[in-house]
Amino acid sequence: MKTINLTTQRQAVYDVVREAEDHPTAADVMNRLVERGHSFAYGTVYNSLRYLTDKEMIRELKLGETASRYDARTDDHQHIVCEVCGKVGEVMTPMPEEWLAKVAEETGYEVHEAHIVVEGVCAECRSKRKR
Amino acid sequence: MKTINLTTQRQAVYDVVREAEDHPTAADVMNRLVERGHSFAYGTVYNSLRYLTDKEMIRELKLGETASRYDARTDDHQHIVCEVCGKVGEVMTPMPEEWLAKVAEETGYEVHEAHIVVEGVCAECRSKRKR
DNA sequence: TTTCAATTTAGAATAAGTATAAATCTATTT
DNA sequence: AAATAGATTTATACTTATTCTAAATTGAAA
Ligand SMILES: [Mn+2]
Ligand SMILES: [Mn+2]
Ligand SMILES: [Zn+2]
Ligand SMILES: [Zn+2]
Repeated sequence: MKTINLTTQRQAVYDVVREAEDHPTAADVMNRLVERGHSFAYGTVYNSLRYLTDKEMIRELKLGETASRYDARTDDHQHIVCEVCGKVGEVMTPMPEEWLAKVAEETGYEVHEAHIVVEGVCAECRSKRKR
Repeated sequence: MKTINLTTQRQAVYDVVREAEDHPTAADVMNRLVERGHSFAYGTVYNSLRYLTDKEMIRELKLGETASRYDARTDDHQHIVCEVCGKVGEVMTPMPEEWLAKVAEETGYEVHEAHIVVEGVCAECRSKRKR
């Protein structure tokens, strides 16, 4: 079944994620909904995020922080997190297919996908650190 | 200060992690301690795991599940998780340096390290699936 | 309209982990 | 040996993120 039922609340949640520049958490989404004059139940926001994730309209990101983040970009890409300020950037450079092939060979697993979280220091934090 | 103070409880926690074959969670560690006749406070197990991690005697793994796992292998490697049975395998094939360099160039971040979680289906689950 | 399934709501429940303050252990000084 | 002081452990309370539950609401179809 690929029919998608976008209720008012699901559409509003989707809009927030789609218009975000920063991979918001569920709590971020909640706050932005309130800013836009909505007041949905907490559970509804979680349900909507899950629904949209299931329908592959958004992606859920586990970046090793306590809370999941959400991303309206569903094309294949990875993420990089600043160890200083926590900013999350996009990594579009594709993972070499050959690495995945080697991993499949090494482990005997049938490999489906890789989630990569790169850690480092962003340009701003680096220049602040300099002085 | 690199002095390491291994109390009874820290040593016992370390032993459990070192002798485990399966990247145990804190709860797993707790259970195995009880099996070995120990009965430490829950907080002590968490404190010990954190202490050992800080001293780099073990590593904490965030594999996108709800609970962290712990690994006595501290050499550079990655992990692969079976989507069916949840088994966690080691990935020793190193990520090409050149990929990390490209990511640094693309993002402007100073890249420190990459945490990779590969998802797929392990050999056993694949053969079970066949019939 | 009536009906029925899907959805939303408010709030309780759960899971993992952290914080706190008192008790205990351990090493050092007297 | 006794006293002191710092580190550690313990029991328990707390926090945070998320899921569950049961009742109320919505909205499409009959
Ligand atoms: Mn992204
Ligand atoms: Mn490992
Ligand atoms: Zn930064
Ligand atoms: Zn498996």
